[in-house]
Amino acid sequence: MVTVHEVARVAGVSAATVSRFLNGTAKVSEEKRQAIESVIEKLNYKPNVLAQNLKTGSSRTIGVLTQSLVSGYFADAMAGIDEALQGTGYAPLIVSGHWHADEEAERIELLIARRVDGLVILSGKLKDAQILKLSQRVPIVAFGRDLSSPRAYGFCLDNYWGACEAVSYLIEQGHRNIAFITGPSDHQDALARLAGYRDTLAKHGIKEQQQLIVGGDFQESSGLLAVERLLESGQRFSAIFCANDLTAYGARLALYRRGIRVPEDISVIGFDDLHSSMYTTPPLTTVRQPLFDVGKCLGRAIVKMIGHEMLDIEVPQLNLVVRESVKRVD
Amino acid sequence: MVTVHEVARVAGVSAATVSRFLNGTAKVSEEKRQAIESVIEKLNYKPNVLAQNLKTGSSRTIGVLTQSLVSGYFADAMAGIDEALQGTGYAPLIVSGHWHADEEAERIELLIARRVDGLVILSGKLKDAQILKLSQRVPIVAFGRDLSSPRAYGFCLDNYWGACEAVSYLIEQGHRNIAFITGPSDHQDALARLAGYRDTLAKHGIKEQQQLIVGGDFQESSGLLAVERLLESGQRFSAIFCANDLTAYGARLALYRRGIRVPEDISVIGFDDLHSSMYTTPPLTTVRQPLFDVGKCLGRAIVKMIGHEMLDIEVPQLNLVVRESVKRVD
DNA sequence: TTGAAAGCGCTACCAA
DNA sequence: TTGGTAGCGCTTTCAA
Repeated sequence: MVTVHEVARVAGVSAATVSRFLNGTAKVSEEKRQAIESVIEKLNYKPNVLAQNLKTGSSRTIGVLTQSLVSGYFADAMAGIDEALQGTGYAPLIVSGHWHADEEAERIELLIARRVDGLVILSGKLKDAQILKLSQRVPIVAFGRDLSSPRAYGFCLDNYWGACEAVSYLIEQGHRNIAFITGPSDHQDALARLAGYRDTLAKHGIKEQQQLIVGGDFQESSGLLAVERLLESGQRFSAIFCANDLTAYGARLALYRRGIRVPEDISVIGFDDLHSSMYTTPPLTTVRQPLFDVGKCLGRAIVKMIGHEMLDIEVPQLNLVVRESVKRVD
Repeated sequence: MVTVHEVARVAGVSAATVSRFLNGTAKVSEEKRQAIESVIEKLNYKPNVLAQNLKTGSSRTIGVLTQSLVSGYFADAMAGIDEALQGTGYAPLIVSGHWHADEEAERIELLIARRVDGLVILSGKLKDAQILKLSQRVPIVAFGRDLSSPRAYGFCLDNYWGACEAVSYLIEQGHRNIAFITGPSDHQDALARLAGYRDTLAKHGIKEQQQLIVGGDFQESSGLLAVERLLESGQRFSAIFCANDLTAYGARLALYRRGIRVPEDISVIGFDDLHSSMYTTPPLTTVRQPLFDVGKCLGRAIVKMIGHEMLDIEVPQLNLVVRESVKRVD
């Protein structure tokens, strides 16, 4: 492996000058610049990032803590982060916490041991206090929590609002008996969606029916189970609001198995707008979470925070995307 | 940040001894061991990985080149790699080439500049020759190509065989007019699946109908379009073999739009077995690609290759998973 | 078993 | 504008 010194020697300059040329730290005379350039070319010299790291104390790496490597939801956000980091000289180091506080903490230690310059945290179970504490060691940008200290910034999407939109839409379409399949009860977003469901019902003077709210865990299987229970309970309902799209997929399958048509017999609405929701049968009406934009936002923010620049975040907004899984009833 | 020297000073030993203790490089007396341990504990000392890297010339990082950060297909493989790397001291550095040879080459340079100890390449458009060349600089394990030099190992799944299975199954179920929606024509796997389709038809004495083979690109939209063309062509067919699951989703939606039932009117079979294929309506019969296992295999292989150990790879096998999108006809 | 010392390849300071 | 030099924090000889 060729080093600065070798380049310097061949080009007849000092290593310091080569370094200066490389980093644009100071002016280098035209003559030497050319000499250096051609030697770098000839020797195919590539600076050793590891040595740069050691010297500068920075790894030019951003740690990204996700909760799942296989979830389309998080994948979108990661793609956004990746895009935002492109061309900044920072590379993302991705680890997964699997929705488990201990594992998250452990992975973050691993990230810090690798001297990441910043951390992006995607949801998870860590307490805000823990994150604040961590932020003393490394600047943090988080999604799914409200934080705004100088070294820890975080934002949420307005899940409550999104749920209100979904339920209002159902009501506008004439639905009165609306079932809700919840997400995990220890999940902030899931709770907000439930609250939105309840409040919107109340706002429209619709009495909430306890039996129409059934537990789920954001996975397809729970949607399937929930609908089966709903159906067996004998409750009447014309629409189901699913806490997320995955749940809606499961719900839809349960309905299909019983020969119940969507949306003719029962309407279904989801939350998230995963890619595949455009191609379900029927295409799913759902509340879109602009995760890719969220990722871009996070990526940009962490770079700015590292550079001690002002964070001018524009938090992306949710919006209802109407497709074909909801029917108007009277 | 506390350093070895500080630990050494407080513990009353030399830095070298601390290092030896940390790495188990040599015997350290019980007495000093305890002293060092307690000081490390007290000072909360964490070795600076960057410095270790510089010294040892290794970054304890594995570069992973994927083609898409949002594809469920690649995500599974990445999760497998992640699992295999767990506890080995190696962390994956993931970059995406977006199915573009130039971008792949560029990202790989970035990975090498960061001194990754090994490279895992997931498909892509790079030529085998390029990969072989690259492998002089860094050991490589690749998926989707057959390579077996000491520093570059690669394997494929038997897509041809998988396609034969799918088509044989359709034929067993009584189908004779089987349409095929292809993948991109410059994609190795897509070609193998097409060949499997053709050969299996031939093997059963079924004449291939040119009009039943329609172009696609592995995306949902192409499946949708393809079915529309198929339908408009007026050709008779009772089953569609889609080059991958995404295509099948699109095809299924096109059928749905026309009020054509699956599988009662037309059977559909896919390839890949993405997670969501279990929850489509009806659940999709498809050829399973065990991508998670592939990822585990790759992760283990690259670590072994770096350690100059024997690679004892057991290449995972495809298999047909029968669900509900194919009906028996007579 | 231990310590001293010499770097790994780079950047940044200081002096010229 | 340039070169010499001193480290960054660690590991690894070499001697003791």
